[in-house]
Amino acid sequence: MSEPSRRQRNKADKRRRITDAATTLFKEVGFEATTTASIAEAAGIGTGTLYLYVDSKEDLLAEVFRYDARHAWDEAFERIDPDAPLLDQVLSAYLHVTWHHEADPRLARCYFKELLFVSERARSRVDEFIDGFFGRFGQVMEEAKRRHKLADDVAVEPLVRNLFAAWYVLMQGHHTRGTDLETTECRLRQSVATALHGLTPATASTPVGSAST
Amino acid sequence: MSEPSRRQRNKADKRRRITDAATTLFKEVGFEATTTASIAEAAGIGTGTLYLYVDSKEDLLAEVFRYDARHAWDEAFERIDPDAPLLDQVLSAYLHVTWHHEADPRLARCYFKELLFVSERARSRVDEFIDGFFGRFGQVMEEAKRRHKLADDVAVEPLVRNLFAAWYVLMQGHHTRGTDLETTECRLRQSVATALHGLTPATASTPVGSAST
Amino acid sequence: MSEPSRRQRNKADKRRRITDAATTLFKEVGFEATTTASIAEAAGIGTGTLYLYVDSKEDLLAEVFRYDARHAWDEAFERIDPDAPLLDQVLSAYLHVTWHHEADPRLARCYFKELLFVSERARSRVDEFIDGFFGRFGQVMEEAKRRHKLADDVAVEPLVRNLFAAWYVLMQGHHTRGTDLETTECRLRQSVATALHGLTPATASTPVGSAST
Amino acid sequence: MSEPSRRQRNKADKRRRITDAATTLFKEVGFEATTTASIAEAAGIGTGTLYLYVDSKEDLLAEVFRYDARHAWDEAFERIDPDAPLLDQVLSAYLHVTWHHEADPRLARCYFKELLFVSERARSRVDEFIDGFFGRFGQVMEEAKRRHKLADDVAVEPLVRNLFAAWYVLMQGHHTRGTDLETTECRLRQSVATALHGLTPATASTPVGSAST
DNA sequence: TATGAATGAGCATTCATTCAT
DNA sequence: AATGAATGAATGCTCATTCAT
Repeated sequence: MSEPSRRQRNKADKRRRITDAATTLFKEVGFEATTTASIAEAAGIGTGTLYLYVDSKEDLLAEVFRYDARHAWDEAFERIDPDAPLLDQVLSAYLHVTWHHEADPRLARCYFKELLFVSERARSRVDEFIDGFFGRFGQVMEEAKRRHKLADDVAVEPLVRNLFAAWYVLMQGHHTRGTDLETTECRLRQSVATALHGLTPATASTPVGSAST
Repeated sequence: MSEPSRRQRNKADKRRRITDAATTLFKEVGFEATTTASIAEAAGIGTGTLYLYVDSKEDLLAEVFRYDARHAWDEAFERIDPDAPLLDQVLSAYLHVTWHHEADPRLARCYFKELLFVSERARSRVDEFIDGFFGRFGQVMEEAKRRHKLADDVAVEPLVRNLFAAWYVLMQGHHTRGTDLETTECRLRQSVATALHGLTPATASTPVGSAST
Repeated sequence: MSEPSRRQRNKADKRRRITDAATTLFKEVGFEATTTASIAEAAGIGTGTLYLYVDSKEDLLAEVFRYDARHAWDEAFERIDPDAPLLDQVLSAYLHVTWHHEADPRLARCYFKELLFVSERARSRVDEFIDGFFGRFGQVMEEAKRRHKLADDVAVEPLVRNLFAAWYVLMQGHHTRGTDLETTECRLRQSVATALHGLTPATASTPVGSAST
Repeated sequence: MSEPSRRQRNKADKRRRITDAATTLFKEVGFEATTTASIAEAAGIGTGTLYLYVDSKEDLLAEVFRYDARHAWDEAFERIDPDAPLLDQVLSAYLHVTWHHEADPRLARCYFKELLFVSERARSRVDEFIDGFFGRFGQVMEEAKRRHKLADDVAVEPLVRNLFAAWYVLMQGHHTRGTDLETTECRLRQSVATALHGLTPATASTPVGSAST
């Protein structure tokens, strides 16, 4: 009797199938153009059933973002060379994620446009994710202190926030205002270098401002 | 011939009346709830006439923002103590504008929500404004170098961008995610201090967290 | 150049065409099943244009009702034999309208189901209509007094209201609960006879209770 | 074996708990805003279980109405002074129920809005109730005849229906169109007086408009 | 310049009800 | 008896913008 088992599998997978369907559709036709009905259909469930698993369409975007971003950032942190200068470590991570989003600019644009304004519940999940991300970056910083690549008296948390803010605003400009990738990357390097300038005893393996605007 | 002159005055005022009407309505009922028809009515013109003066409703928001922000930033720069440490100068300016937006959080939220996605033309005006603002802040930095309050080898442009990004992301959190003002201010002080840490020769003349208006 | 003239004619007729379209569609597919879009299409206008002329779909029903009912009641009053006993006059009118609604029970059901709960504005129009109707019936009563077919000391207004209430509740039962027409008519005769019993000096041309339940 | 007994008690109470929960919720948040799920939860049962006891949400309203109305009418009939003039008797009863519904106008509005359109089964219960009510009023009339307060040749049934219709339409106007209570009561007195005018041998023992509770 | 009538796309979401367990 | 996960139908209305006058 494969029927019941299939149903159970269906149920077990439902969340996943919804997220998968949403991811695909958001990528293919964009967030706004995707109807909740089409997501439900693609996930093989009823339109109402969708709302047993998510609060709203925006919720779903947050969910999709979390999977997507978690993946990208996991990779980014894995690829950090533990012995490299802090500047390179930071740049490498941010550039990795920058390039990751480059693969689907439309989706990235949605993140920047919609994610700030989703429902409480969805937002808290995103915030949670960002907190985790801040924590991981904080560890990199602490490790850098241990390696004497970062001055001991530097406040890690604000530094992490500043780096993120610099990257975030650049990404926003890139994905919503069309700043080209080259300029964006260049500014990112400058920003990171400047943010770390004077905080890293053995200065910058990469010369500050070597790329021009 | 008083008729024509009155007409001309009307015409001359029209732009202003439109912007005023929009500002009032945006403040009172919010951006989304304000209809272009109501703006036109409040400005004493026909619904179609509005579009002889503005490109779109979002344009109008950009216009309103420019007036509003220009005013706030002018004040902010005027109030900068030319002899104060750089940290205090920067903080004083950002805090001033932060508090300015506090007077109308709903409108501020609109800025953060809509302004990134307005039409090309409107965006360029906003960008223009921000560029001007960056320039002014750059001057403050250069002056600080002259005063030996900022290391000579610091890249001014990225520094200005970093500071702005830090403030911007905090504002975004405050106005879209409801981070409370106290936390926001606290983080702003930390961010600015960290961003300037190691760049100001005679370090931290003012202890972090005690900057005054 | 027939184009402009056609447009003008279109504009002049617009209200009428909307009401006509709505009437037809309400009759054919029922009130609920009729979409505003289909009404607009049938009227040859855009969906939004509809709302330049009516407040809501329910409004439209009220409008349709007014045309419909006015017609029916005009006929009913015209057909009243000025020399007949009051009982016969009243019965004749109510029966006429009863039969009129019989031609489109579905629409009649809508009236009874929706009309009580439409928007303020629409309701006031219906109320206005009913007031006019009460007034006309009042005249019939006053005339009856003059003809000595109704006792002088009878309060006309309450009598009119009572007769209407009796008819209305019977109609409601007929159209919403499926009471059959025969029973409904029979009860109407009894009700009217009873309501007038004792008020009409030269008693009832039609014997009270001659029809059985 | 206290378990089974408790269960039985639970079961015995279930209907009651459902009706109670529904009554409370209908009163608190209104009929439409009340979800069947919330009723089930308030009654301490599963969402599906509800449908083991009722046919539909509207059914439930009919049930609630029956409890509510039965109570009100029982009181109304109890309070009828057996020796009072018929006019006073009738008025006293209708006024009592009018005031009863005044305690919860929202619920009353639901009755008038929804009750006519409930399912066959529920409707028949309501009809049954109304029939019983008609019967009781019929007895009052017959008794009045015996007391010589009502002419012998009056058809009781139509009279009862007329009085009910007059009251019902007034209630409908009060609860759905917002006719104020004062006007409503005034018209009720006039309507009843007029309906009984000429049917009560010793006419108008109580002047119209001065009937007491 | 000014008008304002006309346009029309566009879809999330609820919730009463069912039925497999 | 009891459950509660699943269903899916079903549409009015707004309002920024245009363009014929």
